[in-house]
Amino acid sequence: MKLRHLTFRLLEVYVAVIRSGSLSEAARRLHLTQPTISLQLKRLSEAVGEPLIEFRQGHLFMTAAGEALFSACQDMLGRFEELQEQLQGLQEGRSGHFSIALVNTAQYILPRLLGPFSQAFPEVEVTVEIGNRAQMMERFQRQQDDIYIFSHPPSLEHALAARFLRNPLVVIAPAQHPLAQAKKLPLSALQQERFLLREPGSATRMLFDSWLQTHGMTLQRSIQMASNEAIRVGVAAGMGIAVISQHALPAGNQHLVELDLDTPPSESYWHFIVRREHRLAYSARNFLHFVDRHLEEHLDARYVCHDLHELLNSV
Amino acid sequence: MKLRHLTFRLLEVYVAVIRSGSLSEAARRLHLTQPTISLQLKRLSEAVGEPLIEFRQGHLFMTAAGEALFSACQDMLGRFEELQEQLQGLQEGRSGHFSIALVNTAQYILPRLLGPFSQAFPEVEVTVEIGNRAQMMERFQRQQDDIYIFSHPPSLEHALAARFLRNPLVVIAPAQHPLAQAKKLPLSALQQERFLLREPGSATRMLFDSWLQTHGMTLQRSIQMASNEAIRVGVAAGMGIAVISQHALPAGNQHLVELDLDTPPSESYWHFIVRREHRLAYSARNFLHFVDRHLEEHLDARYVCHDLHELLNSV
DNA sequence: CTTCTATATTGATAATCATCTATAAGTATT
DNA sequence: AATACTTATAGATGATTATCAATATAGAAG
Repeated sequence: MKLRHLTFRLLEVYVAVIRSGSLSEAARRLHLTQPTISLQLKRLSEAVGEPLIEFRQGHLFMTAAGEALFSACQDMLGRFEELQEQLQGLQEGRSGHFSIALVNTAQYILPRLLGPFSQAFPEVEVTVEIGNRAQMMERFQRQQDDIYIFSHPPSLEHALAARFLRNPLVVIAPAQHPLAQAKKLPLSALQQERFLLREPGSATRMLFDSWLQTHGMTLQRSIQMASNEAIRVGVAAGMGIAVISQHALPAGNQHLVELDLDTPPSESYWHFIVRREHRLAYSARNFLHFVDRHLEEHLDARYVCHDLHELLNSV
Repeated sequence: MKLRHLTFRLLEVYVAVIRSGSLSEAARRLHLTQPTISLQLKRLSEAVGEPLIEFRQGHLFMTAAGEALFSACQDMLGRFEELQEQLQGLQEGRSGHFSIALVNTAQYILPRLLGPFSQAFPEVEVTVEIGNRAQMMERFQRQQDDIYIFSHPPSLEHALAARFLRNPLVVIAPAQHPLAQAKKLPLSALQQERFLLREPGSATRMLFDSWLQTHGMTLQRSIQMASNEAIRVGVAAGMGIAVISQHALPAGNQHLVELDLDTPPSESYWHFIVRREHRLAYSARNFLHFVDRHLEEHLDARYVCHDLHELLNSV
């Protein structure tokens, strides 16, 4: 038995013949002529090296070899269909895997999108990479992930970016802070405060620095901390005040207050970023589509932006 | 994904590539050139409609689609090998099915051959048809079975016959019969006995009748019974005497004696018979081979004939 | 015995394929 | 940069295939 030239088509023909119990009927079903079926069958039989069917009393019967083949055909074609199903799932993004890399602060947002997505598409596996901006930039350079989330997108030469959420910054202070209840504070009022800062290079820090600069201020005292958590806890404990993303601020924290400034820190936007040349995994694409459809549903509608459409069209 | 022209060969190539992790290496293993592999892979990828592999850091990786395909390939090729194994089993007669039809008396012999055969080839299914000569002749005419066992083979025009065992006939009487101990009895001494006979048409009856005829005898009294069992029991119970195949006579029956005649009934032979045109099932052929090899082992060596060889050569 | 229907065969054609050699182009290791 | 791998592409060839229309043949039904 030489498998070499056995084609799935041939097996399909055979199965059709057996199922319909007649060559002509099979021909009709497959939209072929009867001689074609006859020939195919002959070829198949030659490949197997045994007669497969025989006619007795005008009816078609399988030989033992024919039955073995038929059973094998069903199994193999069944597995083949399963494969097709699987591939289709991949192409429609219903299954598969993608990875998404985000800077620390974004981890307060992404789960609200990823959670519902995973429920809707349980077959999709997602790897989430989290780190500071420098680390994520490195991953971006190396093209290690399908999707990135930055608030300040890197050079758009090799990437496409789409805003999806405003990223308002707020100044937080401990609840007992003397200025806690003040209104329309001038920035200068904070000159003497001790600031808890994210590391240089982080988006929040970059925004903060430029905010200071536009107001011609320099800090007297500051402490650098690598995580929003640490800063939040630090502020609550009275170590100082800080500027952080509003999203990193859980609602109803009794130990913290937002200071009301006359010129609040300028805000930025969260972006989805994909590499231009890296063909987006179907599942990743599907995720972005999902996000585009359900942004308002899962995130604060006041801050939502709808730029994803364009990105999805050009990928 | 168009399955039409997907050939098993192509899947084999793909599996070889993945297993070896390199096109060139796969080419070497399959005794092909590298460009061939490259092209095949391209074709396969086109058929699937997705890239299957990609190279990163000089190493080959599968895409998600590639992995799905690979897994499917393994399954399908595995099933294919199983089929090949099955077909080979059929061709060697190690598996499959055949039917053997025999007249009643042969059922005392066949199990001794069929038992060991079934042990040696547990995968072979055998259907045993048993009936009187008329019934078996009808089956023979209709070509319903692979092998027949007759003591008088039917017309050899459409069949081949091979003797494999002598079929000696004996005259049995109840143990208390007045002639039980007599030596060299003339046939005429039995003239007045009541004979228990098999039905006309049965081989035993035919032999018996011709035996009588050659001695110019006619029976005074007889009773017809359709089975050897019934006759044996009948004789033991004193209903009369009978001529039966020695094989139908269990050794050491206290209630029966064999009469010692000066001219014993002529004996016949058991034959295997196969139809000339009907291609013998591999398993049936294998059975005959088995029998040919193990005749002495399982049957009384004194009665064995070795004609099977010729039959097997000409089928 | 004829008629129908089903299968087998023949002959032809265009497409596809497997496979080769030769060559280009891309990487990784000196 | 050079070398020694790799993979990719091009062009050629002979084999194989799928497919058809037309026709022959066999088996069943009337």
